[in-house]
Amino acid sequence: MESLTIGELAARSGVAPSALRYYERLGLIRAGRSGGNQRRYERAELRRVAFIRIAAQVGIPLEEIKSALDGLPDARTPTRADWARLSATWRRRVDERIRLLEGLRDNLTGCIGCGCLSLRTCALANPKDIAAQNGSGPRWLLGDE
Amino acid sequence: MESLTIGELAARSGVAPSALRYYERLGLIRAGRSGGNQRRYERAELRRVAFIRIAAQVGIPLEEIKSALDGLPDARTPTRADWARLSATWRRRVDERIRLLEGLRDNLTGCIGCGCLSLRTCALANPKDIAAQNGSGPRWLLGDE
DNA sequence: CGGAAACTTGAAGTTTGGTGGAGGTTTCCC
DNA sequence: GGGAAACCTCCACCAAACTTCAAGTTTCCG
Repeated sequence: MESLTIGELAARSGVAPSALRYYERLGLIRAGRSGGNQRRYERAELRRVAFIRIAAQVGIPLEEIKSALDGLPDARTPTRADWARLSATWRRRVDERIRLLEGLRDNLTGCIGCGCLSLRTCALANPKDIAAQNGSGPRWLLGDE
Repeated sequence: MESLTIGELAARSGVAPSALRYYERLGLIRAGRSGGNQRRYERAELRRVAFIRIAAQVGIPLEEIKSALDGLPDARTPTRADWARLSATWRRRVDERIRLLEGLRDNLTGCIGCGCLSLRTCALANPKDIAAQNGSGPRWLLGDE
């Protein structure tokens, strides 16, 4: 088995054929064609699809995922090093999201629960007037120090 | 300042007034009314909004967030213990998402990058025929052991 | 007390991430 | 080589999560 049909890729990636066609229209994945114009996927596309699914599942929009994937080489099959580079450029972004979730998990009772969003006494929160300079929202959980 | 107007809550939470009205229609937050029928929010709503924003930002649908918030007491202002209980019930869910992101961060080069999605040799991956019994998708990153 | 800024409702519009069906073609297996 | 299963394109539709608009009301500051 050299290449995968759309049904095979769908079965292995857990992504519906319709979604795969949609991803292709957006330029997130690519497919060759059979003599009769049916899509044929290289095995390497499986990695791309897995990447897309996981990133999408944690709320990263497909356009941004596309930008990230655009960093992979166009001509050849991405190597481990290529994926490593992509991983590195996303590290900050992903770390940020992990911090967000850890905040949700660990500080819910501590920080949101204590009311520091509205009071100025919590050690974790900026005083309101300082935090306000950085825009609105739950600053400390969103990554300000 | 006893209660907040919708503009004030918007400024402090980083959520647009239109979104706050939308959340109210969905039953995620509640508001009192002024004599002239304008919304007035208790300070405790700020915590709910922060919770909603963070949860939504990591891809949890508003309906599920609503279910979680429905666990908070209706009659009185939620205490720290109430938030703790909510936090506990969400712990599994949030932990799962953190694992997903850590997988994206740490194992991108190791697991996706090594091609174990398509090959059977990676120690982290189930053999394909066993994984298939659990449905499709990148199983090990999605939480199977 | 006048007027600007902020608020009200309801309905319609937008963006994102897809799904479903019609009408036709290809592939694969016996 | 015949037929079922899988594929093709195009287009319409869907749901979630909001935003925008219109027409009118309230609040607050000087």
